Amino acid sequence: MSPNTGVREAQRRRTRRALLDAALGQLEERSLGTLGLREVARHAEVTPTAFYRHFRGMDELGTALVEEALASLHATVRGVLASTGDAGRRSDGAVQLIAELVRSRPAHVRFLVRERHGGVAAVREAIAGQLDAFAAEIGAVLVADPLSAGWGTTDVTMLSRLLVDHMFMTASACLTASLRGEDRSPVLATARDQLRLIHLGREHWQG
Amino acid sequence: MSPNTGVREAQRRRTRRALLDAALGQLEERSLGTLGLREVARHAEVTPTAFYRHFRGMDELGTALVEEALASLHATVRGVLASTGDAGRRSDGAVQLIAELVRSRPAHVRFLVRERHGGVAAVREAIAGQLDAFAAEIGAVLVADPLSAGWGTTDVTMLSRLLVDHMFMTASACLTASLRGEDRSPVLATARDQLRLIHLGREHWQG
DNA sequence: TGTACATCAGTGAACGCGCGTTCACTGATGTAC
DNA sequence: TGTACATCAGTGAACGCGCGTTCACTGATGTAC
Repeated sequence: MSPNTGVREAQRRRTRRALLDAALGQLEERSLGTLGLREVARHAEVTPTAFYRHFRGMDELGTALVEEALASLHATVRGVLASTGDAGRRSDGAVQLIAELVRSRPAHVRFLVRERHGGVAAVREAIAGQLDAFAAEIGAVLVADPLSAGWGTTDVTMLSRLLVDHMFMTASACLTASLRGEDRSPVLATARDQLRLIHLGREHWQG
Repeated sequence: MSPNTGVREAQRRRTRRALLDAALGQLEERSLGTLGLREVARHAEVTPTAFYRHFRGMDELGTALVEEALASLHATVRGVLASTGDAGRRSDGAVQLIAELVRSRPAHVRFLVRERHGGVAAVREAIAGQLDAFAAEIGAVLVADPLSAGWGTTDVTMLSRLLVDHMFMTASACLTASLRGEDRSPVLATARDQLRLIHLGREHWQG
């Protein structure tokens, strides 16, 4: 390897990143379906033609964004699952981790919330598939918990999905507060209480 | 009034309806932001120019759709609030009403679910405002319930929002099942159980 | 190290197309007498 | 009832514009000898 080896590759990666970031930037206010190839290229400061060196079209860029966004979400879900303590502590921890995700990757989170029910089928399905996987993962942890003695798989699925959906609700509420420049703490307090109430329900389920 | 009075007005209303229905039809698969004025006019079988006799532009048509969709949602919320019985019965009733709404007005429901976090700010805010109103309405009913003795306003709000969001979750899951041609009953059973679990949590909150 | 050639990320011009919006119009409906 | 005029929902042609996509190209980077 000469000292220059990889200069071309590094430049290529930089342009690709510029395209993804340009798209994410625009997606703060709009949805993927309304985003144009030329528009993304313009904000990334490359010609429209250069776009094709990286993606077949906007759909492929959208799919790439889904993968990025879900990778950061996956880390958060893992973190939530790894948290320990009583129901109150776990609720606090889960909400805290989501708040951190929203702070560190607001554009990714907004993208997921918006496109989860959005107008691009391929993206919608990619997100739905990953959320199913997360629910299954949460389900496995729930089953291992002694609190779930006597729970059927239907019950476990029911609760897993509720928790995943609540995660999205929390992220969305958190984003809205940030966007308006409001204090996020009441939003987080509400989310914590909701999780605690759900855990109370869990303790008394079929009990 | 001559026998012909209102012919013009009736025709006008028919065209307006055709435009709204054409838009709703397209919105099954796409989001509001990607919908073009000419496209809507084409599906409504009028010239693009005729569109302007009814709406200033696509944003105004979007706002009109929000009003229509929220009117049907409002009726459902009222129905849910009016339902009586124990927690189990109320949960069943609430889920049943949502299922009926999805069956009778699938396009309206899909529109609300999609645009709630969608790319058109005016529409997003109109929906958010109405959901706040629904949450307040639910909160008023909760406060009147003897089960809520000792609940603070924060607690009531927390639960109201959880219930409103769950309503959306249920509607969305129901739509997806219908779209795929699957049986909706497992989805409805899950939603019922989730509501029951939430009500269990409610009974033991701060208890 | 130096040279000659290959690769390939990004350029810039060009294309055809559907878009939103405007304009003067048409002709059925409505109204005044 | 009949007539003469006003209203106005919908028409059809025209416009300038940004879009996605194509093409032959440039020149820095990489490679073989």
